[in-house]
Amino acid sequence: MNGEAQVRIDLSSPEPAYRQIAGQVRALIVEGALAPGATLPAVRRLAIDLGVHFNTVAEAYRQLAEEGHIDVSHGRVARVVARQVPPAEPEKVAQYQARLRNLLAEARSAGLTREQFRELFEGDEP
Amino acid sequence: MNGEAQVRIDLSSPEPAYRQIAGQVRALIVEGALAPGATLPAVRRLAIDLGVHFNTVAEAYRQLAEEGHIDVSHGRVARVVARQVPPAEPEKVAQYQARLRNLLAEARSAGLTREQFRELFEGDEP
Amino acid sequence: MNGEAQVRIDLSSPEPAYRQIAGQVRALIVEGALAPGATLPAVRRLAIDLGVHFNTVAEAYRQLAEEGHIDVSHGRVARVVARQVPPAEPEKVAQYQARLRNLLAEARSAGLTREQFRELFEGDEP
Amino acid sequence: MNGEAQVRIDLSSPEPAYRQIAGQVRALIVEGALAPGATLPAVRRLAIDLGVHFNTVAEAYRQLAEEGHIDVSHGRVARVVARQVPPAEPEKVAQYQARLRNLLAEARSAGLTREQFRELFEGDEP
DNA sequence: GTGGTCTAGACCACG
DNA sequence: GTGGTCTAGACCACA
Repeated sequence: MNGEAQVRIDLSSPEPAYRQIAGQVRALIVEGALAPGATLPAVRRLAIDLGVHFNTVAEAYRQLAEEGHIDVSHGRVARVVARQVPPAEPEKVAQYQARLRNLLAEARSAGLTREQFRELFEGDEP
Repeated sequence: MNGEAQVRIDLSSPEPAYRQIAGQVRALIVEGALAPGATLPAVRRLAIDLGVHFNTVAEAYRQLAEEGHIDVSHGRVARVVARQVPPAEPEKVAQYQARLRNLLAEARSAGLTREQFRELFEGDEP
Repeated sequence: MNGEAQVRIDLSSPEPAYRQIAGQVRALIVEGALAPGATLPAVRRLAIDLGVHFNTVAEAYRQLAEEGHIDVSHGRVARVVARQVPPAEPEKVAQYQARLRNLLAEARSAGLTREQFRELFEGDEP
Repeated sequence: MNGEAQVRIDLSSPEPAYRQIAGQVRALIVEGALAPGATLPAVRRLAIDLGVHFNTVAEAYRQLAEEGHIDVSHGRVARVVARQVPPAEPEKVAQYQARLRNLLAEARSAGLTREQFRELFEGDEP
């Protein structure tokens, strides 16, 4: 998976590394780039590739496992799981609306126009 | 500003409270809901309204002041500043693309469809 | 909470320490010994009391937080949350039946009679 | 023995596979479903039936042999042994009480009522 | 003050 | 080989 360097982290970001890793792997899964059954790199392997401690990667994998995205068990390689997403509760939707709105505001105060931001979204087809 | 409860925070979110506050106030400014010259609520007042420690609100205001969105130097009231937004550097744009992508992935894994997510964006006209 | 030493762990058990801690605190909550709103000991405090590293306690708290039993956020003390338990799915019930059956079998092979085991259950009224 | 699929394991459980297998076979022996002298399935056979590596089954058998429940010394087939159970030490009893209590707490936090849990126990007559 | 994150590395458990 | 757990302790973030 990461021979092509599909995961990149920024240690200077306020976002913790383990959550960046989880977020990017989650994105690959949700977008279908990592299909059900696909194997993930070993935690120690990916850790070396990313230049972090293996515990950091393990933490990311653990979070994905809790969400049901991947299956990790003792002694076995981590694998993507075929998962059915439950329908989103309205409460969740509102929460994401707030988060999207905040992200947009932050982007605009960093100099992006609303149009630029929309293009980021449109140009991101899976 | 907050008589109409335009700011709401979710303490159970992984996003720290002070950044939620800053993000939402920043959104109001960037969208024009808070015009240059407008006064912001007093730190202690907003803190009470939101049910957080006033240090938390102060931290949010401090960040907005650092970004140049508000001015807190004249006496006690914070005022919105007319600010020039510099054009976004390509590096910044890429960073926001990554963040948007992660947010979308998280939303989708929480049950939102891509279409639902887009609607969140479209339905958020300033 | 732990002035009365309500939590005890056995490091020689195959059960990891953090899961023992989580299990016992969960028991106190479910049984009502720790009511909603009650504060839990600070992770570093409980760690000292139990003779483990604070990371171990933090791991237990994190698990309880994920389950929705407690509320932990940055800078705040951990508190028990008023939680509504969703109805148990049949699949879950079967899983616990298997686990109970295994525990009983293990107990019997360790010398407990079936009757002794039942008394353990009956004598454990909250 | 396993033509009737009396043993089932759940790979997603935190309980390791080998211990699940040992636990369930032990249950069958203690409950009398597998009488002294009965033969157990070959390691490789059961491994195939359960979809696990045969080392996993071998580990389970090894543990049962160590406990004195089965005998693997005569040739290749494992046989159930007539065994004297020593009376349980009070320390052991307390240990099982703790484990039962934790299991109950976990079950209740998963949505089972205390009554449902008791029924699991009652409905499990050998 | 509180909890969160990360590194470092030992040692274990599992398959 | 794989992942899991724990310790040790630094340093950060938050209220």
